[in-house]
Amino acid sequence: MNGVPRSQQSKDAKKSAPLTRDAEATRSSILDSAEDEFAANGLLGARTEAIAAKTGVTKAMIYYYFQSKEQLYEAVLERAFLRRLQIAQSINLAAMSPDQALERCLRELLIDVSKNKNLSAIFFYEAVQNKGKYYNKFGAMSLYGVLAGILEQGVAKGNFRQLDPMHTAVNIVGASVFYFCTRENIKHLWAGKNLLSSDMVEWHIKEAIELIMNGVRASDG
Amino acid sequence: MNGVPRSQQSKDAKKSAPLTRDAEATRSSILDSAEDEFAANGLLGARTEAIAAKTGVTKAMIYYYFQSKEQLYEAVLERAFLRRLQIAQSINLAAMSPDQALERCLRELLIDVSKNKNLSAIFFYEAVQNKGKYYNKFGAMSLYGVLAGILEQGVAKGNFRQLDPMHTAVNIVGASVFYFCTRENIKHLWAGKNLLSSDMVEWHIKEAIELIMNGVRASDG
DNA sequence: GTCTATAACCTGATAGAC
DNA sequence: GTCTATCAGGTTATAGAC
Repeated sequence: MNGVPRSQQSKDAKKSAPLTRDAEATRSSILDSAEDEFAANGLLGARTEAIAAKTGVTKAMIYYYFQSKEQLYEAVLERAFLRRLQIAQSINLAAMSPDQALERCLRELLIDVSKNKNLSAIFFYEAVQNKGKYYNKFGAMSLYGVLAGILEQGVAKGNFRQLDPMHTAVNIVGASVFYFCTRENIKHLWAGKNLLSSDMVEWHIKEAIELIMNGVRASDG
Repeated sequence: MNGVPRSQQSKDAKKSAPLTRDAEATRSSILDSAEDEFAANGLLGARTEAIAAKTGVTKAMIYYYFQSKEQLYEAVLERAFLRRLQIAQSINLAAMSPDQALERCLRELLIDVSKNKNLSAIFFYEAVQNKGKYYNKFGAMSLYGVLAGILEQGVAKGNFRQLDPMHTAVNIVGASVFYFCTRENIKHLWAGKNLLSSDMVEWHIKEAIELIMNGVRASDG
C-alpha cells in the first residue's frame, strides 16, 4: 500500500535485529497488497509474485502466513465484506424516516465505493469468475438486507411507491457502483475529465441519489 | 455453442472429403466458443485449449484463424459491441415521445442482456482487467449516446426532471445489468429460485423499468 | 520470520505431417 | 484446413539455509 519495501524499512528496528520482524504488520501489509492485486486481476489472474513485490517481501512469506493463494483470497474477501457491512450497520436507521434512512445509506455506500474502488471489483470478479463460491461463505444478508429493510418500511408507511424491496435494493446498488466498475470503458464519454476526480465523483453521487430517490418515492409525496 | 465436436460432425460431408472443412463455419464456431470462454474468464484467464475443446477443434486452429489469443479476443469484442449497438439503433426513436422512447430502449436492453449474458461479463472484464484498452478501439458513443440523447430531449420537453443525461444514462445501464452480472453473488437473496428463470427475469425487468422511469420523470408529469 | 533456489506444472504459440 | 508433437516461458508452491 505504501510502496516501501519492508527490506528498506528501519522503523524502530531494535538494535541489530534483522530488518523489521513484525508478524502482525507483515500479515496486514500482505492483505493490503493482495486486495489491490485481486481487485485488478481476480483470484485466477492475481500473481503471488506481484503481491509479494508490492508488499516488499518474498513469495515465500505469502505461503508462510496464508498457506495458499486461495486462503489469502478468502482472508481478503472476508475483510472487505465485513468492512462494507459495518458501514451500513453503523447508521442508526431506527431514528430516521425511510426517506432519510435511504438517502443516508446511499450516500455512505457511494462515498465508500468511491474511496475504496477495490471492493466493487473484487465482488464482481467473485461473482463472474468464481460464481460466488467464496462470497456465499459469508453471504448472509449483507448490504442488500439493510437496503431492502428500509425500502420495505418505506412502502408500508406510504413514503415509497409499490415496489419489490429486494429487487429494488439490487438495482439501487447497481446504479450506484456501475460508474466505478466500468469507468475504464466509459471514460471517453467525458473526454479530458478524470472520472475519479472529486468533482466527477460528487457529480455522480448527486445524480445517482437523485435518480434513486425519485425512483422509489411515492408520487403523492 | 452446440457441444458437438466438429470431428464427429457429418453435416453435408461431400463424399469422402475429410471431416467438415468449412472455413467460415469453423471461424464462426470458434468465435462462439471464445465468447463463452472470455465471458467466463476474461482475456487473461481464458484458455485457448478450452476454446478449442468447446469448438471441437484443436488449439492450432485458433491460431490458424486468429493468429493470437489477443486478436481472437478483439474479434469477439467487436462482434459483441456491434450487436448491442444495433439493437438500440434499430428503434425508430424520432417517432416516439421521450417517455416511450426511453421505456422501449430499456426494455430492449434488458431483454438483450437477459438473453445474452456474455456481453455484460465481457464488457466488465474489459473495463476492470484490460482497463478499456480494446473497448475504446470501438468506443465512439455506443448505447450511452442513444440513452443520453433521449434523456436530453426529455429534459428539454419537460417530460423528465432536471438531470445530467450522460451520468443518468450510465446509472440507468448499471441498474439494468447489475442483477445479471452479480447474480452468482446474490442468488442466496432468493433462496431456491433460479435468477435466470423467465419469472425472475421478467420481475427484474419490471422493477428496473419502474425504478428508472419514476427516477427520471418530472414530478408534475 | 525471512530469504534463495528449485521442483512440478501449466499455457500460449509454432513446426511440420497429412 | 486440420491434426500431433513440442518448445519456451511463466506460475504456484515447497525445501532448506540463515
